[in-house]
Amino acid sequence: MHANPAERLPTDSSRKTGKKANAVKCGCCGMHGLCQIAGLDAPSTVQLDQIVSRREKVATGQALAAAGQPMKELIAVKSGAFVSTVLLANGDEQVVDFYLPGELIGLESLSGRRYPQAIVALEQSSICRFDLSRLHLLEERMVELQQHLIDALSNQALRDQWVPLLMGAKSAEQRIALFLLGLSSRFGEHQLPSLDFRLPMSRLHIANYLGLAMETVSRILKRFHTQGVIDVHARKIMLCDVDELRVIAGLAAG
Amino acid sequence: MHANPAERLPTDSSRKTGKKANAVKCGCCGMHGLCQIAGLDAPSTVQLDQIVSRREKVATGQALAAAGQPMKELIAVKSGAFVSTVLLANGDEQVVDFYLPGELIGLESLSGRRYPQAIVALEQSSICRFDLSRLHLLEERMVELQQHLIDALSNQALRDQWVPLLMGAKSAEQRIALFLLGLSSRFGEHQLPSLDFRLPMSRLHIANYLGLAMETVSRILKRFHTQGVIDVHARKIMLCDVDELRVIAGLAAG
DNA sequence: CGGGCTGTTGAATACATTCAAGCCCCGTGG
DNA sequence: CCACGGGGCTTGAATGTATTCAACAGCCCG
Repeated sequence: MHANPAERLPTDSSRKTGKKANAVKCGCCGMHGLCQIAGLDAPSTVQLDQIVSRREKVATGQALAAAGQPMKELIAVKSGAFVSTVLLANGDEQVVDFYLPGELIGLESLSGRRYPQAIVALEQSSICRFDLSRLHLLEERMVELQQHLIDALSNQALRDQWVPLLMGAKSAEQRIALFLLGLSSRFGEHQLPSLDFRLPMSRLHIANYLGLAMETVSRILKRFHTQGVIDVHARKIMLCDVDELRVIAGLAAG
Repeated sequence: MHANPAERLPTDSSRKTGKKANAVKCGCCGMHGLCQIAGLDAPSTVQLDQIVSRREKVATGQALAAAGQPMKELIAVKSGAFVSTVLLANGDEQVVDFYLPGELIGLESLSGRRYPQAIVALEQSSICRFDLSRLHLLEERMVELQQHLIDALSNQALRDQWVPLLMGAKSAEQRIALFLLGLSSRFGEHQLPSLDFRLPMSRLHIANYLGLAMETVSRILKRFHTQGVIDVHARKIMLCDVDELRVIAGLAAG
């Protein structure tokens, strides 16, 4: 095949970090379609680098965007993970979403307005940026480009339909089971190991996201472990009995 | 201005039903942009009715789509309301989303795949259908059409960011406050009364959606009422003290 | 007027939270 | 190399909140 432009010059970081776990190939990245158009099919007068950035390194805790700032670029997570939060009245932060490798950040800002949320790297990560303000350089392929954006947005809408399920869960067990299955499914969508992975986020993040106490998350993970449903050591998780997990989650077989 | 094609021939239903509360004008409808292109700017060879259906009446309890069926049309709610649910393993249904006047149904199915959910009218409603399979008839305006779709999807993604906030809420009070504010905001977005409206859904629907017991919803609504924050009689709701509601919800002032 | 559905109210129970203490892992510095 | 310290995580008992179960009230519609 052919390499994505953003892949041609791998950053030194790939050598430095001994374990480059959970990095998606370009072919599995949510931005792949857009990159193909920008990289392969664009008129030769267009410099690729004008539109798609190289794979960039982002340090743990570093923010991608300050809260509320308009974002004029689409960001693809290549490795690592991000969390987005909003600030509540009491000063606490509410976790709103997680972004895993292969997923896109900034889709909801295509309409112009932007929700005031901060997006921060949960671990050493790398990203590619797609400059939306220079989309006009590709206007000859605009219909295809838009179709890719529509697909990406639509896919995200589909993925977001897990969330109301989570909200409707009446027990903490059900919530956590659903959360784990959701993570697994999202990893799998981008060809990453879906049964044996590392949680990119802390128990506190999970608890905050799910509306539970951190202690509850801890207790229930342990309960699942002793029941043999999962195998958990610190942030390493293995889903041993997905079917049982689905039962706990209240999902129909599938 | 000019009337949307779907508005030119109001259905008899508009006369029959004495109270046609909560009907959105076409100008306030999420499908307005698409209709404009289809209705006004399309080449004269295109029959409008080939793409946009007239305002259709839907009876309470009637399903728009069976669960899991692919939907090849976009539906705009003109009046009334809909609920979408998924079937859980134990046979219960989980409420996933509500659709209010002016909002679009089916955006997430643009990517082809479709989540197995049933969409049912909560009350006497009316809708317009936009036939996506005939989009090619408008190919001359494809870029604009797609831009409208992108905007609609993006707006929905923005709106869906309320949901994780709801999920993160730790008390039932906070959840219900957020739920009411969310409803209010969504009514307001389409120029419907946002402080004094009728709940389209039952307490059971609300409870199911929020992951609470129906009794809890009932109790807390009453609590808000006696506190003077809201005024509730059956399904009629008036938000008396939005600021206080925002405080209860834990939202920053805004 | 009766029946069924939706919503309310009251006590007992179950569940998650809270608070507090302690553990474990890992990086830092002596 | 080991001691120290801090953050993330676990564990335990007491509290509080939401659920459950059951009975009843209100209302719409036939």
